[in-house]
Amino acid sequence: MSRNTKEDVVAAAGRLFATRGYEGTSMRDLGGELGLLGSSLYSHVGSKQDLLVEVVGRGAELFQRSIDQAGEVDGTARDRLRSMIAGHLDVVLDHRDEGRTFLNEARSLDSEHRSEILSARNRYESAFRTVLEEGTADGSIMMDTEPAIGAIFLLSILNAVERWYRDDGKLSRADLVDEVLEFSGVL
Amino acid sequence: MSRNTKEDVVAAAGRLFATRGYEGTSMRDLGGELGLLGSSLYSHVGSKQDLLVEVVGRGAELFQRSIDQAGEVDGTARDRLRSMIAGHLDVVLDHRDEGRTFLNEARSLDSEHRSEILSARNRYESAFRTVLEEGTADGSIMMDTEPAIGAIFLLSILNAVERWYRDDGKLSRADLVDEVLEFSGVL
DNA sequence: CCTACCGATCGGTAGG
DNA sequence: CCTACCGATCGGTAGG
Repeated sequence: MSRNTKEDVVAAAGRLFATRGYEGTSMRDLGGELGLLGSSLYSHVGSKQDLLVEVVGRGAELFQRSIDQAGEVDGTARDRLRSMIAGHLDVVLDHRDEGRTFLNEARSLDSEHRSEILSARNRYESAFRTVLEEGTADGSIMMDTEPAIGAIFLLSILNAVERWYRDDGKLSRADLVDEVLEFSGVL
Repeated sequence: MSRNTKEDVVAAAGRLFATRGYEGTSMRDLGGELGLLGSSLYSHVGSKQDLLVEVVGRGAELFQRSIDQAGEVDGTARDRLRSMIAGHLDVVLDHRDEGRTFLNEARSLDSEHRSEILSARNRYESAFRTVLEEGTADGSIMMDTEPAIGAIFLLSILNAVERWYRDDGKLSRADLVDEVLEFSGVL
């Protein structure tokens, strides 16, 4: 049993924030998770709010990186959309704690960070909207729904995946991507 | 300024639970919302948890009633699906507080009520799955996604509607129902 | 519905 | 990372 690092603290915070919520997690809970007292956490972090900022920020960064990578995919808009969907699923399934905290606990952020996160979410959504527009233009995507609504519907599906999908089930992630594309009329 | 009724208390609780979360709402907050002290609430309600049970229970009842009504619609499975979607949107948009609390705050329920609510949600989802199966059988619904996944995708979209849809926008509710049906390949 | 509380718990600090 | 705290706030009760 060596000492905990700040990494350990942030990871445990993500776990608790994701499962019990920010308000439902006390610093003593978090300390208990790491085998130390609540007050000992303050040698790693300035405040509980700082921890939330850190966890949500990591979520934001993961989504951002995912979409940046998808943007570099060459091919049709449909290829990029597929890559965006696969990337989103990977973030949400491989980084459940940060993803869930990013998606669900933003309301507990101070107003400054909260509006940053809302902007990040808007930019992310607009990237989906844009790729749907491009797909309509280059003929690679035939969606009967307009891009603004289609982007919202897609993200609604993708954000909820974490709640029901299990990697050890019958459906592989690659198949899940296809199911999403097929459902939304792209495939 | 007459006295508050229990109705007022439950309604205000729904408002606060939906916006700040159960853990983020104190009995003093709730009292303040009604112009009285936190301790005064205990003449209307036994505990804070009772209030959550009440609000979530109302959400459950609204969804249940909606799906029961849709089940009585005669016509094809597609007609019933349309009615289920429209009903869901009405619940989620006309009773935002109860709907959001039902969907988001179940984790704060004691385990007994929580498992009741999870069962109710499963039954609700299976009603969607069933209508998709019937629609495939009677030929009124052509969905390329299998019913189990289609039901999840549909509900993911419908549950998220409350987060972005405004009644005073360009899109009417009836059009929204069509958009959902079209997106999912039913129309 | 208020007054006047209760013990428990909260986020956080000082000092080591 | 612990000891030993701090003031504030929590859900809730007794009695009117």
